[in-house]
Amino acid sequence: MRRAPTFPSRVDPERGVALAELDPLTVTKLWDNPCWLSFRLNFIAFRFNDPVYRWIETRYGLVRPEFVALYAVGLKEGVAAKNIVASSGLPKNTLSRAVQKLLQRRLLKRETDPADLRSYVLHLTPAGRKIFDETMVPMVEHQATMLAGLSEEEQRQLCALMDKLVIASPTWPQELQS
Amino acid sequence: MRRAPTFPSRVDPERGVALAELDPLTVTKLWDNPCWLSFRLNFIAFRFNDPVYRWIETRYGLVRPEFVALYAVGLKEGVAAKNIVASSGLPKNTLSRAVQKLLQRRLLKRETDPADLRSYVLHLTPAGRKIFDETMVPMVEHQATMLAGLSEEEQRQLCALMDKLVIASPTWPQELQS
DNA sequence: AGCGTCAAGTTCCATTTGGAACTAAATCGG
DNA sequence: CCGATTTAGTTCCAAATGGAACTTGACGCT
Repeated sequence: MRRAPTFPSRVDPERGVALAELDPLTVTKLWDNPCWLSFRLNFIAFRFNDPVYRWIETRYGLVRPEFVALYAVGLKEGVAAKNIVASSGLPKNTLSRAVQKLLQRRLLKRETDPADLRSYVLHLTPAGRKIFDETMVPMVEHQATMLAGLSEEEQRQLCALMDKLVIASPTWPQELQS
Repeated sequence: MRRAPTFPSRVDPERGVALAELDPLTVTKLWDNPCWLSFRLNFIAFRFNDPVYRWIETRYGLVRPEFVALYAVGLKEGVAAKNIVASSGLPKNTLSRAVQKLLQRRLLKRETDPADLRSYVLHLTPAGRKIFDETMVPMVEHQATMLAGLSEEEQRQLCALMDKLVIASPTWPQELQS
């Protein structure tokens, strides 16, 4: 019987087979760790991010902050660098450089926001849009691969649970006390 | 009605209140993004990691790779640097430096592994154990805060679903094709 | 045993990162 | 409206990062 999630169970013996390829310390971090949530989040996110960013860098020569910016503009044309900063957690000088590089490479264009002359509005060029579209395909495929072990119903549940967490996130502290 | 998780629904109007504090681009990334899984994972993980690492750095002067190493040894005494590398995704030279720093600060001690003279076995000193123990408290609290919006049953579900993903992870590709 | 390959950890050094100071524009308060 | 404060984005530079080469030991294979 599974313990409450705040006290994750030790790994069941029959799991051993599937886990043969994980480092023993990884197994401990995943199943014998009071902070199970963060480690599992980081683990799964890493297994998504790492292949994706390596693929994009080798294929397009875009490093991570550059792709973060490109992807953000692709999702929502007309955003400003400040939005990408707020939504990515990257420092603003790193994003400033990423945007410069993308402008140089003519993957992005920008014009000053008439409503706020300090700010620039960003758009993809056709070349930028092409990369965005091409990139989306393997990303969505990789996501599907990762979710393939869950049933439709389970995928829906996972989506809903993460939804709830995200909705609640504005109430979480930004700083730890004490 | 919620769409299938592989096609995440646009944000419902009534969510607007709770979402007031999220940047509009963040909202797009979360709810109008074919790669909903990775963005939600990264978002929630960031909201855990960022306060924790900042707290640890200001309180103990340990930077991220140093704390990764300390935490790993705290969870499982006797691991080697290679295990921390495998379980964290950090490059091995970064971890080598982190371990050096922790040895200097007498938070870690190490002895050569009699079974493999290339390798070292790591242990926490009492000072290192003290930091580990002290750190665990706010980390677990922060996790509890983040999960507080879910019922016991939902927490159990989330734990189980992430379990399934992690178990399946050895079958996921390490490289993207094409 | 002896040689070639591989693995753990370290060192080197060019590149990236990110805090802090800066510029210019917006917004707030009276 | 006029100074004081905030905000968007850039620049500067010390520090961190990470690929690649290196050292030393392990593990084939014949």
